Amino acid sequence: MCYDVPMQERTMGLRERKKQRTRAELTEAAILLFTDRGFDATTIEDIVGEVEVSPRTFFRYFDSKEDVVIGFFDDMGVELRGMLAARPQGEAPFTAVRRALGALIELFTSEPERVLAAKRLAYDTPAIRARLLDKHARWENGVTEELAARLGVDPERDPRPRLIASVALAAFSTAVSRWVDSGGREDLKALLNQSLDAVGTGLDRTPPASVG
Amino acid sequence: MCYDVPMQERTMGLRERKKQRTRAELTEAAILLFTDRGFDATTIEDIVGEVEVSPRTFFRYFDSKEDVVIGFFDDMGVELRGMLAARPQGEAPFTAVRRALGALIELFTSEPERVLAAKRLAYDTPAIRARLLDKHARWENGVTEELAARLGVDPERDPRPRLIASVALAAFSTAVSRWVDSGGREDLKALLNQSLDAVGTGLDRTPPASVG
DNA sequence: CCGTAACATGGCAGCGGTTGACAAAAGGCG
DNA sequence: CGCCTTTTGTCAACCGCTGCCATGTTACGG
Repeated sequence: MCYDVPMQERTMGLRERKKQRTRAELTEAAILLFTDRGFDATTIEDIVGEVEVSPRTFFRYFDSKEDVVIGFFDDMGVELRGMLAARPQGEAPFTAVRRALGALIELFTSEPERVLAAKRLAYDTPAIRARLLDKHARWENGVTEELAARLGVDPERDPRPRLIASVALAAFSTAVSRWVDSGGREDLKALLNQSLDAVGTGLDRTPPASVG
Repeated sequence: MCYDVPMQERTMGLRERKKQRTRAELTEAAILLFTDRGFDATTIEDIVGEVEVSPRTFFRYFDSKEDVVIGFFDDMGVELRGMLAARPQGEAPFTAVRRALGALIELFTSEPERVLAAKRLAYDTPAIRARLLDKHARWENGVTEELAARLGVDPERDPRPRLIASVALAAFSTAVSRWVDSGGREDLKALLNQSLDAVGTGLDRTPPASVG
């Protein structure tokens, strides 16, 4: 985690500004090196060499080498859950999740470069992929709990919350995959709607999707 | 990986037998220690100490510390894909996957202790959980490709194969989670059917599942 | 302006996982 | 028994990561 909330106060002291700068420089250098010569082939020394900072300092900013890449996705889980909690009570659960996913879409598309770089790294780096999947699983747990609360059931005994959560996120995942494959050119929101529609109406009844 | 297919020939020489024995002893010792004192608190030296083997040898049998736990799940991916390929062409895709998942069920329930131990370790060990999720993702890719072939479409352009795969596996996952939570006592096949039914017919229409 | 407290950094030493290289032992076989 | 192949042990090294302590830098009250 390395909780370093930027403290959006004005008059943010020199100290704070310096820290943010270092962190930004480290991330940039790291991602550059990673995408250039590969994650595994890049050592911590390589990274800190670019920023002229000690290796020890690197680990004061990031819990691990992977964190540089995936730290970006940290807040999204709470964001998603928050959005879900904000949906009106009467809404059908799957629909509520669908609406909540809109928030994630916005976060993804607000910094496409960042997301695309991370996903691309995930593609051929097991360590990154694993971390991302784990994050994804956490989101699912959050959504599951929220849905359980909303339905007033125990998520350990009633399968529906987890089921809805995992299916909705699977649809999300699928949409994002396709978005990444398109290099970020296609409309993520449209892709997501397409996936969710297919899932929401029963899979063997999925109409031939118009894709081409 | 560390492909060590046991070579089911009879007259398997002493050499081969010894290897299998060492491997078995290592896995047993490792899992015991892991579940006892925790994965991170267990060092490679601890493990090899029990079996009286050098640390170097450990890494000749397993690619990593995690592999001792998850190596067991290695073949399941190909198994699943094979089962799917064997389904008749006319079958609706989601239904075909459902049938194929039966094979996994059998593997899971054939050695429940092993699976339960692995899942329990995954629960509180990020490293293991990550590896398992990655394996799961690979299964999904396999199913996706197979479905795409079966539908005669390009999985990069048509979302349906991936969607069906991820949703079906999400249902599988949910069922397994519940099975693990029950300590392996509930009927995994029934749980799976329940999940798949709910998913196959559209989620907001899911009837209040009878659980209690 | 200064002194001090609070905090950020650097350096170091160390642990543990992982790998390569080479030499020693042990099984397979004539 | 000897030779060949495979497996094992030893050793050295790299790298990610952490704790500890010293040093430097910023914040702040007098």
